Amino acid sequence: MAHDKPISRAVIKRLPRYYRFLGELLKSDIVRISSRELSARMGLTASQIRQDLNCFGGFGQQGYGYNIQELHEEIGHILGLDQRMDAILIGAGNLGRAVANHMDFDNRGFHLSAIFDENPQLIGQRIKNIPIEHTDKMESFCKINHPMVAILCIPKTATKAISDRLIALGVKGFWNFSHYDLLNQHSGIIVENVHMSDSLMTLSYEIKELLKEKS
Amino acid sequence: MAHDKPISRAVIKRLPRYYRFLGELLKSDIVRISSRELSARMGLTASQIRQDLNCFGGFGQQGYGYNIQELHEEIGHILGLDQRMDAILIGAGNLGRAVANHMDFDNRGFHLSAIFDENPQLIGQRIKNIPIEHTDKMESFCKINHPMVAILCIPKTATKAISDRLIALGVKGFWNFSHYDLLNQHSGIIVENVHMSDSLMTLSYEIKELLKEKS
DNA sequence: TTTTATTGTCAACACATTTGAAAAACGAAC
DNA sequence: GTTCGTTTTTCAAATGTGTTGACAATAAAA
Repeated sequence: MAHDKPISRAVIKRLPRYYRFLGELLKSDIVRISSRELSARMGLTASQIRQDLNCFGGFGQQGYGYNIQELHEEIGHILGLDQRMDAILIGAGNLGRAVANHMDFDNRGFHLSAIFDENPQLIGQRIKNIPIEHTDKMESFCKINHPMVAILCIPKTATKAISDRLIALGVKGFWNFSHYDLLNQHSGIIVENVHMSDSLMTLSYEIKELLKEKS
Repeated sequence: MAHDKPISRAVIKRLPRYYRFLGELLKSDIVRISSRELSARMGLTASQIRQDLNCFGGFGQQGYGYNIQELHEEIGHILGLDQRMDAILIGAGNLGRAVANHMDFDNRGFHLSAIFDENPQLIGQRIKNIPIEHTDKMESFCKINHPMVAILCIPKTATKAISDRLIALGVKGFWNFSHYDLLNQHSGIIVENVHMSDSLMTLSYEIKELLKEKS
């Protein structure tokens, strides 16, 4: 059932979206769904769905389709959402607070266990009942708790130094919202750069093109 | 100089990153850069950079490289960052406030001109000196100001209804942070879904894989 | 004028997506 | 209970797209 072929990055990037749609379907009373039906709802081709899901072994049944609950659980498992890795947040400004409050870490495979900031005024405040500590405390915290992931909501000038400290402390993954490009050049370190700005610029380009077409 | 070949989406997605790196280089005293040098800094191949930039015409010079300032400006222009399209924000909760405060709209081709929310307690408060108005006022505002883009930081249950209203009012682009998948099925409408959750799940998968390799 | 550096471009390659044919499972009819 | 047609997956092959490597052309430097 579990194939050993390396799964392409393109497929992995689509899995969360499948997971989301299947989660919605779970709330309805529909039990099964065909690739064709799902493709119509998601706006992609049925063959792509079939091929994607097949990378992980056949969850579907001919003449029946896919069982929604089973498929949802299986994708969740593939993504590792059923694990519970400790994550820490660095930077409790506007963005950090929004991320901490807005994201459902516990249903995404993570548990937010500490928050750090450099601003003395913020120390002691609580977000989601987690106290904000000074970044000086990062070392002592990590040596005891060994968080796997750090969420970086800090200015780009601070990013390099902070990430180096955290790598030395055994942090393996970064969810990076800062405008600094963390390259995953260190082997054994995973970086997911978010870069909302880039997404906004892409939108700018596309709207410009749209208006150009019309004229 | 301006080729008419359709530019692939993959190239467009890379442009903001080039723009960012070139912006950093501008601050140094370096005037020119070769594709090889830039590729080393950005962690990709030199030939990809040359091919990407060539889509828009030859900005480089053999034996010299690329002039950083010229290239930076040119990419900014291609992305449309020198335009100033009106954008409105819907939803002034945690996330909406963070987006409004954190993003540098004016250097990304947009101008944030109004903020709407349904929560009566927020009405009248100001973010970046823009007053929060009730969503009831969207219609009258749009009929006068014709904003081109809407930024959606609202619950997924509200997304469909709000976006339909805005499309009817002439909004052409959506920067969608809600967990609802806006498909750009309406022709003439551009949607950029952000989905931070998806990015977090991808990170979860990759860390899981990393840990698996080691064992 | 020669040498060196570096682009622009094209062809080969790798990767991703789509198509098509075959096999499997379901459900209805007998 | 068996058969048959339909649905739908699975697997393999073909197409399409994106990336990389090689090299001729060209500009700068010496």
